[in-house]
Amino acid sequence: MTGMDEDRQDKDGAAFAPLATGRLHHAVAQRLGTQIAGGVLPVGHVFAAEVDHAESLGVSRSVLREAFRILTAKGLVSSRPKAGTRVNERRKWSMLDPDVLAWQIQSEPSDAFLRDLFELRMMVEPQAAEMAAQRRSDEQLADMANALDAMERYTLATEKGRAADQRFHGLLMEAAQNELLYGLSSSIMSAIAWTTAAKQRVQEAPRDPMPEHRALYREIEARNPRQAQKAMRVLIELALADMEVALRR
Amino acid sequence: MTGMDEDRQDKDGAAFAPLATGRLHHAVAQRLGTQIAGGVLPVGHVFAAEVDHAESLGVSRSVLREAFRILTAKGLVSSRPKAGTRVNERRKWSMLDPDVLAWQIQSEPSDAFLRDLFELRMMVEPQAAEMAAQRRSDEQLADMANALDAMERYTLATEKGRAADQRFHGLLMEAAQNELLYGLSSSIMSAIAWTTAAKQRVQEAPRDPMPEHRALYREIEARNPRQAQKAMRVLIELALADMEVALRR
DNA sequence: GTCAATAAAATTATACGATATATGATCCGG
DNA sequence: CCGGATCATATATCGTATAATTTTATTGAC
Repeated sequence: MTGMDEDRQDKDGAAFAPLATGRLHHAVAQRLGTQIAGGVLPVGHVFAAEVDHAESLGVSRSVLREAFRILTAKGLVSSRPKAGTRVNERRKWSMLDPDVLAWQIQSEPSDAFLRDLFELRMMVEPQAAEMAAQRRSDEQLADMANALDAMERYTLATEKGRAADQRFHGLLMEAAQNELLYGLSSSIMSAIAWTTAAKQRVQEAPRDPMPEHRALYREIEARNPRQAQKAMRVLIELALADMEVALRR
Repeated sequence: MTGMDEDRQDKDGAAFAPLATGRLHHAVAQRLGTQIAGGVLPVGHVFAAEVDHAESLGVSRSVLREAFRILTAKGLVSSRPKAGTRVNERRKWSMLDPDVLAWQIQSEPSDAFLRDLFELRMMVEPQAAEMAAQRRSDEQLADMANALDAMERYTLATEKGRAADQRFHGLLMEAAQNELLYGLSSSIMSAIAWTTAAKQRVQEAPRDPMPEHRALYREIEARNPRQAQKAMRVLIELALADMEVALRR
């Protein structure tokens, strides 16, 4: 590369996170996206002109522009000649995009956001469990059992345990046989994964999540839609309670 | 611009849609996104190297790259040095992204997709109506009434009428007081708008959609959650029936 | 012959500079 | 005070050069 100093820093000399790994445009998009979703860059904020902004970030204009395209694709910003690039109103944000969800959760999510999130889960996932109980294949059931075993063996304190938890929920959504539902739920789950890790760090003795998971599994195994729905409802309520303890401790 | 022929065409001389209006990177993203969502470019497809691909599209490499960043942000493709840019498996697509939804609907949507879509609507929107009936403000109610009046006055055969229909549903979701729900429903509605226009073109005497809309409105006005939920259910069922008639005529 | 380390090649990733285009702002005449 | 022409400015697009990364091929040792 031509004239790029290895530790990117702005004109004032304030160095920022390395952005070392991965693609630069992705890192910049993530950086700006987090600031937008977290309210550091408020709605209506107009960014500096691309040339200046790129220089202050220590990246090329191409990289900044590609980052803006990513944010535009997620509805966070919009650009127009002469007017510049500005942060869109929340109404235009792709709220269900996995990144937009994750960026919001990372930055001290508001009570309203968490309320909305769990309200949506409560609207969708019990019905999804109902459908999974009706439509699941034996193979999916076996995979779910394996995921639960792994989850119990490694616990949510480990990365592998949390991965197993997500795999279980993913399999459940897959069993519901609805691609859109799967997309919705995987967005939500990947966002929630952030908080699950946080819960483990904060709580000294986190509640054992296995009972409600096993209960849900049994109803799906028994092809009992009504009870599967109720079991999922219980599971989400417990997850919400855990999160409230973890966040407002 | 330096050396750009006005009618973009590939090396074989096969001219394609002007892409005249709007931003070029957006047009290219839309073009490729439609082809991906429509299955013309199948999962696993590897695009030509950027330099060649850009030339064959008649755009600069920057434009093509920015288009790829948009598609990447929506999960449709992923790029790696040496390996190239390829179409992701459907599991990775952001199925609830408004564009991804619209691109799928534009290209002869599969029965499975429409089934999934209306199944999701049926899962979410009745509950949303229930919440709207509980939480709506008088002002929102008045706006909804205005939207319905406009919808009746202009009918769904006109652009203004369809806009009023979308406004009504948007207001309803807004009244439900859940930003995530609003995002979900506006994605779905904007995608469905495409088919609403198509229905009007195809059916010589489309069914009058006002009765079920008025019925839904009355229940929200009366703050009757249970009945609002049922009314929404009826509305969606009718919309589904209309669509089936329009598509499989 | 197999496998691991190494070298090579191809493609994206990044940087930089120049020009075109669109749009908001300004100025001016009525 | 308003409408239209003009201007200024930021994005949009183009083009080229170089760096970094990853796959693939090659080589060498055992």
